[in-house]
Amino acid sequence: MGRTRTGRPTLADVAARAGVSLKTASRALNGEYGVAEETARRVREASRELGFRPNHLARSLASGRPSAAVGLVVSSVSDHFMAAVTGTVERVLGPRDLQLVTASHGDDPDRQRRIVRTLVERRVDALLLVPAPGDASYLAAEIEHGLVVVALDRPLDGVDADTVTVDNVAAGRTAVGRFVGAGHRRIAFLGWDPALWTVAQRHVGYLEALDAARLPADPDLVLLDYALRDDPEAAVEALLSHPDPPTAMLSAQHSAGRTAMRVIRRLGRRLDLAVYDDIHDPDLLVRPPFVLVSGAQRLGAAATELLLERLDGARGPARHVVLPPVYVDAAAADGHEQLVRHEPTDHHAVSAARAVAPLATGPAS
Amino acid sequence: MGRTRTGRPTLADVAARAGVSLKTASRALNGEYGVAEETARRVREASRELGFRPNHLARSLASGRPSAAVGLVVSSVSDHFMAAVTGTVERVLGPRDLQLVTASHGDDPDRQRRIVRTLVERRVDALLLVPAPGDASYLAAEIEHGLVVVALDRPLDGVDADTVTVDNVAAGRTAVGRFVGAGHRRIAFLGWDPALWTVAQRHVGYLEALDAARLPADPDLVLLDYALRDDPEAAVEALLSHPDPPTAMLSAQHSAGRTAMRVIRRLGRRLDLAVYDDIHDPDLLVRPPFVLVSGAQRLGAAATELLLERLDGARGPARHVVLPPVYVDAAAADGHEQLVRHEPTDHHAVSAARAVAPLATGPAS
DNA sequence: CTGAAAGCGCTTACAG
DNA sequence: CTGAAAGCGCTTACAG
Repeated sequence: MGRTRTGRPTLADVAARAGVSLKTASRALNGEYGVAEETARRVREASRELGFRPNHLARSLASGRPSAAVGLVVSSVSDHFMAAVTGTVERVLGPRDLQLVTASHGDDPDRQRRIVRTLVERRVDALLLVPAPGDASYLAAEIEHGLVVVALDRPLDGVDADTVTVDNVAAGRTAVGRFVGAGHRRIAFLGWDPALWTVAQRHVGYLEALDAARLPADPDLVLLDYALRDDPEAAVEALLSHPDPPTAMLSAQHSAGRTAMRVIRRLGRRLDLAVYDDIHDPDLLVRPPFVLVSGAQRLGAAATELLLERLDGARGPARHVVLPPVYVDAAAADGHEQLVRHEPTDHHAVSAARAVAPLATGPAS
Repeated sequence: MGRTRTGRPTLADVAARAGVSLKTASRALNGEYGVAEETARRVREASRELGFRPNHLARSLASGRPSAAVGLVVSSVSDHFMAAVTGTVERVLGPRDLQLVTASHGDDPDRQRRIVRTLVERRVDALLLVPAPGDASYLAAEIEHGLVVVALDRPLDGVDADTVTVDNVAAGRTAVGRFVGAGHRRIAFLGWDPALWTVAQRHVGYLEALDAARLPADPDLVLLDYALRDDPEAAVEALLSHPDPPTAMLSAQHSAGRTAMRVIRRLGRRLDLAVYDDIHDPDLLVRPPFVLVSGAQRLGAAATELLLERLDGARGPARHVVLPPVYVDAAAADGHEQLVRHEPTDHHAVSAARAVAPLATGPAS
């Protein structure tokens, strides 16, 4: 049989079976003009009988058309935030028939570089990137060769590509501002990894808000150290054992919020807590009145839109979209999980609507 | 310039620049034997200067080697369970340098069929599938043509492919059995979509356990209807308003558990609840003593192992791995989230260890 | 309406 | 150690 090495029939096999030339078979199957209906029918039948599946790789090689694949490179595909991003990206990409190739770099710049290389060799048309920390200037050469790159959630170091981020300074500032407004004066900040841009930005906002409120920035109330990852619960517990303990806490990083909640609960403390993105069903938690700052869906959608515009040929300088943070009061969201899980695309309306939601109940003392 | 249409330099460009033949350039860059070191050096330099990236598509076309890509087709990539599966699959695939192409069918059989077709045309070597409901016999032709297919979490209708599932009948049976052991006699069952295999299986287990305990199977205590999705909270509330209300509840489906918790909390009821897979941080919830049946990581890992074996040439009849369910007591998991999120690979040890964990506290009345 | 030729970017035999 | 030829599965011009 004229089967290819991979065991699949080729267009040549179909053509032979239908008794036509290669080109006619190609035309018939691609629905091009200029094929007699009877001929086309014979070709389609041969194709069906053989179980023919056009080789998309060969096709794009021959035609020079783009591969219609987009790479999505994130820190971890299993992370809830990233999963939400992925879902949105897929949905926006869907109508365009673009395939999604995913890979996780685990915040390791070297792994990111290797992933980018692999995806480029596979000739993805575009890369959607939640950048690992560190220099990514090697992307410049790829962009010059036509690769579309859009960064998401964090800026891109060393290249000027399109980015979509959230104003995390404002996110930190507002959370603290609301705590202050509720009467808190001792506000803690939690973040294991200050190398993460989002954490660093939220910390800046935290400091700005304290300063604006003329509150002292007590370093004892700030946990911002990679090393703490070893025993985070002990670190949080130590912080809470401060002689003048915090009455509110801002948790700026994935998992830090959960750790904080566990410790707070175990010690039987009553703190107001603000967390970011990674908390599920906050209204069902032991201590509901959290602030939630979320944005996976908005970020994913906005970044994918930029990407599609570039694929459609948009030129011009890199665009940097900064989205306002969204605040969701977990207590207010009771029975309305969609507020947490599905932020509307019209983020301005949302942030305006939710920004006035009541927050903390004031110091527990 | 000798650039390709896509704006990228080709191997021919590199060869020309290095002043060698195409074949020598190929050999040098692929690290094959029989190239003078000086020649190889010149080629590598030319490659670097040009920013050459070998076209993997052309390479696998020419060499006839597999494309080194695996398709992961799930109901929804943003779903927590699926995200956990994806993460595990990626991790197991990683060392083999297999790329992951993901797509969601949303439990729509037609979409699944279209996705499979697209992935086949892209010549993925294998498909990891969380099957949508309905017939999938069309996969037989692809399998015959060399596609490796492994189903995951649900069986595959119409084809005999490798599958990895959890014994959901046992999962339903055991949850109910434990409720019964704790003194419950009125036990409710929740599941919106009986077309989902996992839900149907858990329902079977539920009925078996009631029967074994000689408890009547009261249809009033079973919510198993697609239509209820419209207003699930009202449906759950109605169930709880039964004159002889349930004291325990088994929630067999994604999101049903959350809904149940919301309603239970809103009504101020005290029910023991068993949920599956989709609950985060159960130890932090208002009413901690849940049973949790989980398995994303085990399922993903086991399925990927089967897939790799097939890619390595394993022949023989389809294998059907059925994993025992894992029970995690949320109260017992307090401070030990890994019990919930990372089930060990040695599931036998786990299920044995956790099966004896204390469950419910008995009827609240 | 149909087809023979050349080529996409690479590799596999086969020679030297 | 190096290279010219043929081919992977398809498409794009170019002819009839």
